[in-house]
Formats: sequence, structure tokens, C-alpha cells
Amino acid sequence: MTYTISQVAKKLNVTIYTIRYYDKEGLFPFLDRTASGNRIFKEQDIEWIDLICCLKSTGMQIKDIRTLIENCTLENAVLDKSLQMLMDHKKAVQKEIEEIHHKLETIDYKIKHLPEMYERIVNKPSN
Amino acid sequence: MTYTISQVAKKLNVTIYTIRYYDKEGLFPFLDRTASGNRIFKEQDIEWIDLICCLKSTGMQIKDIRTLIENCTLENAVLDKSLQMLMDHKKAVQKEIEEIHHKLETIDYKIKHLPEMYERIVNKPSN
DNA sequence: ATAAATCCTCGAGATAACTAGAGGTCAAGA
DNA sequence: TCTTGACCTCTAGTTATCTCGAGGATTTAT
Repeated sequence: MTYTISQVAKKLNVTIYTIRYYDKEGLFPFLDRTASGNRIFKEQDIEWIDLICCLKSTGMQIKDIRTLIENCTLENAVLDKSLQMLMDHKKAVQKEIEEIHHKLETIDYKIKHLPEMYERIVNKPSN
Repeated sequence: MTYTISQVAKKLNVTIYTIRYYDKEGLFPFLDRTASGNRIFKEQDIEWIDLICCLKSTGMQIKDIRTLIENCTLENAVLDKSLQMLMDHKKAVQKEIEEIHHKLETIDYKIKHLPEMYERIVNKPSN
């Protein structure tokens, strides 16, 4: 079973522009083509692309994803490096979430004090 | 007690370029200036700027922050709208965190299966 | 008083990640 | 056969958010 670019786009909820862009950026070195040049997406390709989209949407930059993928697809592939990158990313995202929780608390605090903060601004004529 | 732009930058861990940019974008309509034009940051200003940076770093766009601030500083200020925006943002961020948690699980799953996903790519000569 | 540091504005440049249109190929259905 | 639609590449444009340098004024420290 294979898919076309528009089927994959729908399945993974991205645009075909994005898929082509990612491919151009070297994120899908594993893709095959038909004789006439159309991309062919196999099940396992979609597994990879799903991971790549997951990494992207959790904040990993394209150039880092490229590095990760390259470490899997090079002749002398260094799988450990890719695994390490994934685990590092996971840790970074968790830390990020921690910080966001903290910021949400700050926002909460500000919400409570907004009326007085607002007063200070509004009663500005006197300063 | 007042602060200069570089003191505020240090305090809130942003660059002075960013502060000027935010000001230019209308995020600090409450700021006063010295006779010669230098920005003066009062304690309450820093409260606001801290909130604004908090919103920014949790993903609120500048144009939305501007709207929020405008609703606080206009003549006929609509504080309720600002409060609503803050609470909506908070909810959106919480939902975002949920989704990220879910994506982390996906990444975890992929980490476990990376060796076999990798095999499939490496043994490509046969497909 | 003067040199160094800091401030200002304005406008241009940088960066990341798309987004889209032009112009063309190709395969399948009416 | 011809038209429709989906695909292709290439290039350029867009958006958001900074980032920085030039050129000039002002403040601070010696």
C-alpha cells in the first residue's frame, strides 16, 4: 500500500507545500519516486514523516531534524546519535513545559491584580 | 525608583532591541520619556512588561498582545475584554501542553521502535 | 571639560518556515 | 483525442520576530 503526497498531507494534517518543503530541506531522503518523478509514500515512510512532524511541532528546528535523519540514513549510520538527540529533545520539551507552567502561574497572578495594575495606568494624568 | 532600558532588559532577560521593538509595536503605550526622549521605566511599568513578556513567551502574538493592552489603556477601556483574552490564552496554552504531552508519547514510542524503523531504511537496496 | 557610555530613531538585513504561482509533465476518464 | 486533475520544479513572496548599524544627542564618570 502506497500513498500520494495529497493523501499523506491529509493523513498527517499538513499541506502538500509543507511536505515538499521538508523534502527539499532533506528531511525525507528515504522517499522513492515513480518513473515520472512523483513521490511514493510507503507505510514505513509515513511512520518516519509522522515522527518528523511530531518533532517539528514540539519545536525542533528543521536543521536539527535533518541532522537526526542523516544519522539514520548515512552509509555509516550512527543510530545512537539519533536516539540521543530524540531523548535530549524530549528532555528539553519537558523542561519547556515546566517553564510554561511557571509562566501560567505568573499570568494567573497578573490576572488577579489586573484591576489595580489597570488603575495605575488609567489614573496616569496625575503622574 | 525608575529603570533605564538596559536595566529592564537585564531584569527581564530580553535584549534592548526587543524592548524597543515591542514599544514600536505599541505594546508599551504607558511608558513615559525624559525631556530628552529616553524611556523611563517605573515599577508598575515593569509589572506590565513582565506580563507582556510572559504572554509572548507562551506563544501569544504581538498583534494580540497589542489588542489586549489597548483594551486596558483606551479612554473607554474594556478591562473585561483583556481579562477574557488572558483567560482564553491560558486555556489555549493548557490545551497546547496537553497536545505536547501526547506528542511526547508518540516520540517515546518511536524511540522504542527506531531500531526497526531504521533497519527498514538501511535495508532499502532490496525495495 | 571631555571622553566614554548609553540613549535615541530610522531603516535595512536576517532568519525560519512556510506559501504560492508559473509553467510544465503525465495518466485516466468522457 | 482531449480535457481534467494531480503531480513536478523553480523561484519568488510572505509573515513574524527580531537584530543591527548609522548617525546623532545626552548623560555620566574622571
